[in-house]
Amino acid sequence: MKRPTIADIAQRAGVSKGAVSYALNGRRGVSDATRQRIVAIARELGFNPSNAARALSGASACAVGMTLCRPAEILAVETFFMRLISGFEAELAARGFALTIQVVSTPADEIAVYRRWWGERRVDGVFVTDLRGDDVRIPVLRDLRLPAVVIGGPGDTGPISQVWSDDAPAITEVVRYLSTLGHRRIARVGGMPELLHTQTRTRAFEEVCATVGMESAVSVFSDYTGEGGSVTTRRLLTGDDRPTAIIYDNDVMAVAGLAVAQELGIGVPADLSIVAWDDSPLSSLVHPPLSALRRDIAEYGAHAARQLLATIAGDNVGHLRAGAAHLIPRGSTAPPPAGSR
Amino acid sequence: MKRPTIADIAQRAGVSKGAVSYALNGRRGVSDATRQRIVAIARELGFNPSNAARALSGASACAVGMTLCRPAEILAVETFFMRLISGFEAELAARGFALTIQVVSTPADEIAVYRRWWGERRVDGVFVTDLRGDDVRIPVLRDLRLPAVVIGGPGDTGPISQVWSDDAPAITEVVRYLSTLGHRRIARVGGMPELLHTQTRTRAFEEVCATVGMESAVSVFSDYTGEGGSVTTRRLLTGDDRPTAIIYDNDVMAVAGLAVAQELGIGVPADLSIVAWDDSPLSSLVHPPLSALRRDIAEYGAHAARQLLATIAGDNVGHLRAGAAHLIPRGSTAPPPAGSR
DNA sequence: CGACGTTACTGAACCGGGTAAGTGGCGCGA
DNA sequence: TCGCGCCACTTACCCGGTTCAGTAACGTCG
Repeated sequence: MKRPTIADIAQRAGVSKGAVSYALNGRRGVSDATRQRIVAIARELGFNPSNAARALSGASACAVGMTLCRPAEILAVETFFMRLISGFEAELAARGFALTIQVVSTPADEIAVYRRWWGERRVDGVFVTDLRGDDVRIPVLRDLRLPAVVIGGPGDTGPISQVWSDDAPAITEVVRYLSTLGHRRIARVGGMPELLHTQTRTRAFEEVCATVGMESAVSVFSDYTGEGGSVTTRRLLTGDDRPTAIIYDNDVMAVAGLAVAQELGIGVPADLSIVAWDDSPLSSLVHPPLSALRRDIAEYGAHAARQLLATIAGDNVGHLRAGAAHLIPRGSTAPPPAGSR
Repeated sequence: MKRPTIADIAQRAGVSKGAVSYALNGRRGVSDATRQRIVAIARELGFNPSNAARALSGASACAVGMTLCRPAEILAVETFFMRLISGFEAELAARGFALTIQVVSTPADEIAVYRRWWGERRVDGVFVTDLRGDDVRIPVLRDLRLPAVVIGGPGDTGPISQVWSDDAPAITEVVRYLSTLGHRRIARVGGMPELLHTQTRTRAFEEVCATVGMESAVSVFSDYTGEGGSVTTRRLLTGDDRPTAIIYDNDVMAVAGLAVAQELGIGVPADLSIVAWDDSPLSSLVHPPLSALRRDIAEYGAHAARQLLATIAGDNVGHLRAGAAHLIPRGSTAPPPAGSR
């Protein structure tokens, strides 16, 4: 089956290539009768304009890219990215944009991918995740003038648009909730400390814990993996001055923490309360179901896609603050055991 | 920053465009000295050939596609696809191929996406998952002559290559294992019954259960979601003639099943044994850790990527049978309670 | 010494769209 | 009736690579 080209249509319709191009792109310069005839022939032949040819003459590749900078085993369980991608899709598909993804292992590789994509004109723009302090990717994207949207923040991204949700109110809500239940010694298992949103959460956690007068409030850092969550939790639960509640920065570590508690014979929620950041089906699947911070990640992705498409179109879009996460209390949180109050 | 083109290099080197093309593609027709000069200039300018221009004159778009035909909430927890993608990447990246993905909701949409991609020359080939009996996508791909590799099988895909692992030995291994432990009444919670691999598993399950003389062995079907797994498990555990072991077709349903058992006060593994198909970090995260069927999905993806690249290169590749899954026994399987033997 | 082959290039066509500039023909107003 | 403007096209060139058909220079061998 030969791919129909604009020339095939022109020949069939008895007009020139240019007329076909005008007709199919809804531009003036062809009569309605001719336009309809051309459109009908195009449909009959199942014509789709070659993306390559279009990208070559026009500007747009009609594609955007995202790199995934996580080891494979974390991508396997981290549901965040898949949900983000689901969120992108509706927006992108509606405008005929494709999503190109590439797994990389370091920020340096990520930069190399951006450079290559830009050189190859493979994408019109990129989504950037996992913003770090003083992020080396930002100046590169700016120099390349590659449209980009940073998912996460707030941080210094210069002219590059950010889509972010403020994590501070969410963690404040959780700590106040635990405090009201009577907890006085709580801990938090965070993600990689170099990530900006980890730092935001840590700062907010410390502030609110001081405000409500927690006896002890420690943040320890792990790597978002189940294994990391297990090790860290085991250390917290077997150490002196065991906390009565733990907040985890993702659902995988929270589930791992729950399993460790059960293994150690520590009852959840009787002896230990657990809160997971980023509610996912996983959180409500385990027993007891985990109290979790929910935000609409797909919606977050949809926002980001709209921002990126607008940036590509040349609009000067600002930052966008998406809805904050809020607590969904389930069976993993309760007042601390009597002796601990 | 202007993208350097082959003409820029030609001008700098004082040669023609053609010479640059020959030099950079390692073809005869330029002296070694000239070639080295051209390559040096290209590197200095940070040259990447425009993918669009290349796709337009040559044939290859240097991209392959995959559609994801699952609702967003399942994609969020189904780790299979992310691990498959991780497996693709090493192979694709090494050859400079990009992966384009699109979320669709029906097989009809999926076909439309294939047609569009083909028409737009956006991809050189596609990965096809979730093979069904008498699959409508197969004839379309054949008519379009769009290179494809089916991930899964075995089924009738005509000339289209399949990468598959035989599920029959795996389920046989599990049933024999449970039988040896003393189980006589087992159940299986399958995935969507229209999927070919679900049918394969069902047939093999029935056969081996008959062979080892199970008293009762029922397959019920669900939808891979946690919710589906919960509902189905609750029905199995509260009905007459409760099974002493359940095999789940994915990890999400297995974890959901475990939570239902715990909620009902049915001890795992004391009163109920659970086996999950597709081991994932999730399986070992919960308590007790789940006995699971492991296969190397990333490796599976790598195989598929190699097959697809070979198909695109014009090689006539046959089907490829990847390694079968095998059982990793963990804490969720044990002999049935005494009264049930 | 001249025919021939090889090497190292050049020039131009080509892929398939987009688009600026040009061209008839027609209607309309002065 | 002439001139102007507009409509509905056509022509031609552009994008940035690839590739094929030349071609000049050089070596080789009978």
